[in-house]
Amino acid sequence: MNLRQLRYVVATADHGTMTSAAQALYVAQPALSRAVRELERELGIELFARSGRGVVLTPVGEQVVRRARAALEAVDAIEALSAARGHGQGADLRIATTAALEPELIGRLVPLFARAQPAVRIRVVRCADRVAVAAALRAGRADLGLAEPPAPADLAVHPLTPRAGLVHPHRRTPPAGRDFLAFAKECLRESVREPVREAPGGRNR
Amino acid sequence: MNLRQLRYVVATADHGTMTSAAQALYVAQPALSRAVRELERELGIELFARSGRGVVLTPVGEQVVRRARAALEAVDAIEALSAARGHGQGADLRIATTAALEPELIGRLVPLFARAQPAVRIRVVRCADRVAVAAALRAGRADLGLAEPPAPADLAVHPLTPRAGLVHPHRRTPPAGRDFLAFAKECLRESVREPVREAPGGRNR
DNA sequence: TAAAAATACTCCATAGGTATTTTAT
DNA sequence: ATAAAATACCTATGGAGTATTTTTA
Repeated sequence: MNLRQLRYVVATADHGTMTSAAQALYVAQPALSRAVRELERELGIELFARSGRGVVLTPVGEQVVRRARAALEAVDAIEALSAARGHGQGADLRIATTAALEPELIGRLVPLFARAQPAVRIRVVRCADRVAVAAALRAGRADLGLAEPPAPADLAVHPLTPRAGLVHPHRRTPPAGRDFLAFAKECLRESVREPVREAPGGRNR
Repeated sequence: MNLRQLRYVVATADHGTMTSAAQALYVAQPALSRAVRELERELGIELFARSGRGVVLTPVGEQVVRRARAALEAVDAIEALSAARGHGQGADLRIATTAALEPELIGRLVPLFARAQPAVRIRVVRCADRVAVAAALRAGRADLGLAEPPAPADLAVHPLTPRAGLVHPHRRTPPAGRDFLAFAKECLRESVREPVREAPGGRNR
């Protein structure tokens, strides 16, 4: 069992469909499908009932999801501790973004963040597409990326909207990047709130 | 961040020493050391103060450990759900063990378990050493193994004593195996209870 | 100087992606 | 017929191990 599997299971339960959960998490559908099945095999428990038009949580599955949420909440709290540190000291933050997503970035998140954290100097690195964003991150030409799914496996992903998420190299993110990330999530949380359940079949939970 | 890192951090906090934590978890010391450092880098937080004779939790580290315990508790609850299922139906369980550890196995765990779960038929597969145990598990000649550390990375490990732990292939464990595992842990928990803190420098938490 | 942590290096399992097939509505 | 899930296959990366070096009490 690992956190990734728990996240996938929770997302699947929330979306009612593995495909839409995968989109929201910026991973390919087979990756999510496999991860969920592996957890089921590992636990020897059927978490979802498959039905060709989506999945439904089994009773045991609900129990598991409840506890998974608790675990993920604790983990998020740890990440919040990390974000809390690093405020205040002036820092540079280079954000790579695709051409399609740049308006959204420039128009909304950056100005808002700039007002909230004036000490952080932001530079936007414009890229052609999500592949170029990933390349910029790997090459160290950017600290954070805004790109559409799916994200390559070597980057950590923080979904923002159904078609845009913040990505960064797994271990290397500057403090300012964490702050921006937390800020962006908060912004989206306020404006979207319950974006979940957009799946066709409204039968789960 | 992943569950393994959280387990390592908690164990290190409990033991006061990475070396002894690694022994208890049946992993090599460098593996644990690296995992902890990577988490620290990922979070941008110093969890432990190194001192050449052990490590001490920093104040932030204590916060992290508190939340890590919460996350791991939820995860254990999920595994408990898994163990709960599968009682009752008759099953076979093949346990591979090293020559050195067989007396302990035969003499204590198996008879106790047999009384608790009469429906499970246990067969002991005797092996020369921990490598042979691992081979038996990989080849499917056994469901569960009892061996001394360290365990190869492709096997899941459940430490029992400082020099013996139950191992099994990561995803494939029959229900009876889970039950035996939970039972063995419970046995040891009763007899050892707070085996932690055996590390030299008694300064942590 | 002795014990613990960190580094170097190699290997394999795991997780991801793309492409494709199966299933159920 | 169509949408979702599962399977096949390949690749890359993360994490483990052994061996060794560095550090500090």
